[in-house]
Amino acid sequence: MVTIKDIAKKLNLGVSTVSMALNGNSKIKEETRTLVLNAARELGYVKNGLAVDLQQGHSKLILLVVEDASRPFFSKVIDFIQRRVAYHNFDLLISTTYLKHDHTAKKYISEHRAAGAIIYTVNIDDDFILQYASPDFPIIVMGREIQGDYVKSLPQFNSKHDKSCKITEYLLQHHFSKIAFVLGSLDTLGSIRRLENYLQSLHRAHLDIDESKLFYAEASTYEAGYEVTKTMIDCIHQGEIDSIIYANDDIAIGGLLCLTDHGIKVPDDISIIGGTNLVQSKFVKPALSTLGSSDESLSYHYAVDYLVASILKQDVSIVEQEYHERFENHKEVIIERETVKLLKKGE
Amino acid sequence: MVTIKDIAKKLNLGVSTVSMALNGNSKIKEETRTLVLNAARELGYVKNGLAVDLQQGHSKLILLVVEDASRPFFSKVIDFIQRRVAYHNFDLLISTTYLKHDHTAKKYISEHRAAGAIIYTVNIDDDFILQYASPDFPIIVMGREIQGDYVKSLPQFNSKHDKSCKITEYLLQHHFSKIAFVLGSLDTLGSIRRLENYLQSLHRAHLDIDESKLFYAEASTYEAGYEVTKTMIDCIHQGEIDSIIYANDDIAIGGLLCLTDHGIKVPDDISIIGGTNLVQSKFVKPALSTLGSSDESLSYHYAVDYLVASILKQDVSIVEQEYHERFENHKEVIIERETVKLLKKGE
DNA sequence: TTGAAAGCGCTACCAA
DNA sequence: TTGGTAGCGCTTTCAA
Repeated sequence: MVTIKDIAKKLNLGVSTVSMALNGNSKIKEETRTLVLNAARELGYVKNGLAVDLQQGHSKLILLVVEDASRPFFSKVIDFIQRRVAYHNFDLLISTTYLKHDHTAKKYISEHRAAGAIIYTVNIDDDFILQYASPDFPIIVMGREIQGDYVKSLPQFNSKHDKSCKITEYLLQHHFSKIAFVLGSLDTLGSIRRLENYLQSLHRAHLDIDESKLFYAEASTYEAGYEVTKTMIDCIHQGEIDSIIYANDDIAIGGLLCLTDHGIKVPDDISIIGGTNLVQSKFVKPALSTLGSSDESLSYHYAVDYLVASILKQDVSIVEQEYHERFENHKEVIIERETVKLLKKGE
Repeated sequence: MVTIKDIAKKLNLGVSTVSMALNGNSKIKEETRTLVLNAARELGYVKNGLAVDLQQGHSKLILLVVEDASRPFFSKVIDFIQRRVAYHNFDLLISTTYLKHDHTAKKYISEHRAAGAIIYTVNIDDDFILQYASPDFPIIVMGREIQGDYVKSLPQFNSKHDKSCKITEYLLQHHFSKIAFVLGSLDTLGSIRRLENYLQSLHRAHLDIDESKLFYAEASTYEAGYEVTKTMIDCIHQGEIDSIIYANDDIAIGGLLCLTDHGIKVPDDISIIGGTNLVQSKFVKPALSTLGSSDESLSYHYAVDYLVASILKQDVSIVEQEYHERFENHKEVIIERETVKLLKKGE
């Protein structure tokens, strides 16, 4: 391995001179700089980034830990976060905890091999996060709530303002009354919020809450959506259910296929609606009606900005303030496509 | 930041003792070990992984660089590689070069912040790879061919044995004659191989090669597949095309939707076939016929095993030998689903 | 069983 | 403009 020492020796220069030359320090004569650069090329020198970070005492690496890169939902997450991180001139590396492969993620968090992390998976538990979050290593958690120093949970969205989307109301308005709800395996904030909304809305509409209309998918995947929907086929045939709310689009797409496979026509026989707008959702037949956001990048930008500010030991309240308004104005919106049967007035 | 020095000072021990205790070295009395462990906990010590790697002179990190995590195809790639890397007790971190965000990937490669890399994107060019591949940093390239020291291109599969799948033959056998071919934007080995097969097969069948039946998708995404297919609608209506081969499933799925949107029935009006079996492909309607592999994990395992051997400076020919047979036996297989109209004999 | 010291490759301070 | 040197946090001889 070639180091600056080797270059220094070859050129009869000091290591500090070489270092400065390599980094384009203006104190170094242009002439020697060229000399150093040439020697570096000749010797095949490559900078050792580890040594740099160690000496500087900090890195610019943000670690993003997601559940499962093969789940379409996370593709979107990665995309938004990736761009925002680049905007701050930080680096982003991704680790997945699919099938409990948490070794790398845990190692990089517990050994402070990054400047901070964004965690969007349930496979890294609360205790672990609480233990390792520190001023030197702030952590942002998405999709669930954790209370602790140096840990920030996102998004809280409008939980207290109750502006959250009335997906159940929407179905109620369109004269559905036998509404089933399918929860994804991950108890993420979004799913929970939607479930609460479901329960409350039924209650307000003076409809009984029927536990037999609550279903649980094993995971938030197409396959799990397909499987859980299989168990609903009988109820549907017996007319016990006239519509289904899926907590997210991943399971909704699987469910849609299952229904089709069993000869159940969507939306004629039953209406369904998803929960997190995915690119894929408009590519299924019939196109999936679902829930979108008026400002999709919002919470991801907030997460990154907040993390970067924490890493830089800046005042995070400035970030909070900046996003306050955007959060106030944020709305979840129904994306009407083809899986909900809209009755005309009076029909 | 708490370091072993702080622990040593607090306990009136030497740093080396603390280091050894922390690492469970048997030379250290169990008593002092407990002492050290407790002090570490109290002080909130966390190991600095960078310092460890710097001192050891090597890391166990493999960097996987992919084009675009939101492309379903790569979900599969990540999955296979992830598992194999874990099997070797190495760490895997992923970087995406979506929208030319190559900064992180290039930094981690050029500054040797990992032990080696697997590159599956066209956004890191040949020169760059050739420049930084070295005994200290072996690189595996997938999906395209690069010649150079310390760079290994995968998979070559059976290119010379010509066992590669006869997808065109398959269509020909089923009495299609006006076959269009849609190339993905990425000139990956797979697409090229399939295109070559297309050209050769037509030639062997004494059919003219009609350049107006060759189409190019802007990218390998659903959207691009949709767009390119739009430009084919007229030809289809005029009966100039009776079937389409898409180089991969991503564009095929987009294309399928486009056809449906334009009132063209698949497979009644036209037959289509994809190129890389995706989970999603069986979830579209009609389910996409496509190309699968008799041993899907093959090239990914090979890539990882080869890279690990290179990093460990072991003899890679052992790995090569190990996989030789598997490659010999490997076949691409047609997965018959619902998008190709199979005529009965004599029909 | 413990500890002093060297050194991984680099940057930055302070002299020269 | 340059260079000697200290030191980032850690591991690992080699002595004690």
